[in-house]
Amino acid sequence: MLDAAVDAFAERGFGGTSTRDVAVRAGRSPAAVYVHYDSKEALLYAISLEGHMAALDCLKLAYASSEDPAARLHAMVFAFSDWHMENARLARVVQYELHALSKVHRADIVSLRRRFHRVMVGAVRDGIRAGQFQVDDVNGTARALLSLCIDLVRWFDPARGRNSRAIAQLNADLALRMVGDV
Amino acid sequence: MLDAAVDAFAERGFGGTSTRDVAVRAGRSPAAVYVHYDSKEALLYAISLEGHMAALDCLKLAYASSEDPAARLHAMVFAFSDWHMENARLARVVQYELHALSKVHRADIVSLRRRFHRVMVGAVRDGIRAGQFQVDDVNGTARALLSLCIDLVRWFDPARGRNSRAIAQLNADLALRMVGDV
DNA sequence: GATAGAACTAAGCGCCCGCTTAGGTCAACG
DNA sequence: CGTTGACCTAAGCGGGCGCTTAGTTCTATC
Repeated sequence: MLDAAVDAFAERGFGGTSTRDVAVRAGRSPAAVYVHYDSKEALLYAISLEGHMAALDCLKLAYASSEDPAARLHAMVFAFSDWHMENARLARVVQYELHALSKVHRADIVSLRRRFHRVMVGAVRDGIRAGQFQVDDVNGTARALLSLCIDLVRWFDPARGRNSRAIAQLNADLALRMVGDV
Repeated sequence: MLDAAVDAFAERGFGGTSTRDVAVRAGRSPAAVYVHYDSKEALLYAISLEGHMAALDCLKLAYASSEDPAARLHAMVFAFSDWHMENARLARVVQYELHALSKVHRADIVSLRRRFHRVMVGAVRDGIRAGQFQVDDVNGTARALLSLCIDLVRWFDPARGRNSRAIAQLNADLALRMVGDV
């Protein structure tokens, strides 16, 4: 059911998807959606929450993968880029359908999203402290690094068979340049 | 009418907007939409076409603003970033609602979008030829430079009063680092 | 003042929307 | 074997959807 909804929301957007679409994709009757979720919006929230947790785990894992600031940042941008391509449909829902959540649910998710930023800011500061990075605007640079990864969901299509490893590698290399790695 | 539709589509997405929403925002009756446009999708196409032309003009103008490759790239990323913030609602429709267009209309727009990429690739090649930039993957780097600007529409909110000049300036500075400007 | 044409609306058609209700099916358990 | 409870569906309610039609209002031109 969740999988079916992810596919539908990613393809047509939340507003453009009917609960009947989701049910058909899941091979169930229209009413089956409401056995598991109180509303269409609750279904989106469940997807968004799961997706954000998975993406955050991915980023934190990469942060912990190395002690060297440059290797660490490289790993983070590589992993986060890769995640957005390997989970393209889920990632698209996560990144594009925030506005469709209720106020309460959106506030929950937004507070989760601040953690992405904080982790990335931490990685940049590590490099500055070690004298390896040269960055004036830490917050802005962290935002730009995340942008580089997140924007992949706008155009990357797994079906087109592009080399996702090469793209993630390029993004990671560019990231090191962006922080003035020496 | 176009303005009203831009606002509505940017706020709720194409699928989540009804033609009645648009009409109310324009201060007209629901039928008035169909006096000017054949269908809801035709309305989106008109917006998308106008938006893409404006954005492309902005990028080309910046390209022509200087002969020096570094100054040129800096101007392009600054202008393109600035455009996405100054025209945040239009830009959001331009970047996020491609999938809602009919096949024929989408093909039109996609061919327009390839020009963005070509202009950016040209700017990067200029710098390589002049010995100022050090870039391995020209296409990938051009894509990343555009990503940096385009992803602004995902989170930038004019109402929040952030300093759009400073953000555009940062993006432009980061762009020069990304191409290994020496 | 008469006329043409563009801009607009009131009303509504047929369809699909989110969601509810009442009831059916079936494995697990005493 | 009877009961429970989780899972599911057929049917449908009230309402909003994209879009059409028939007719009105306004403005420019002679």
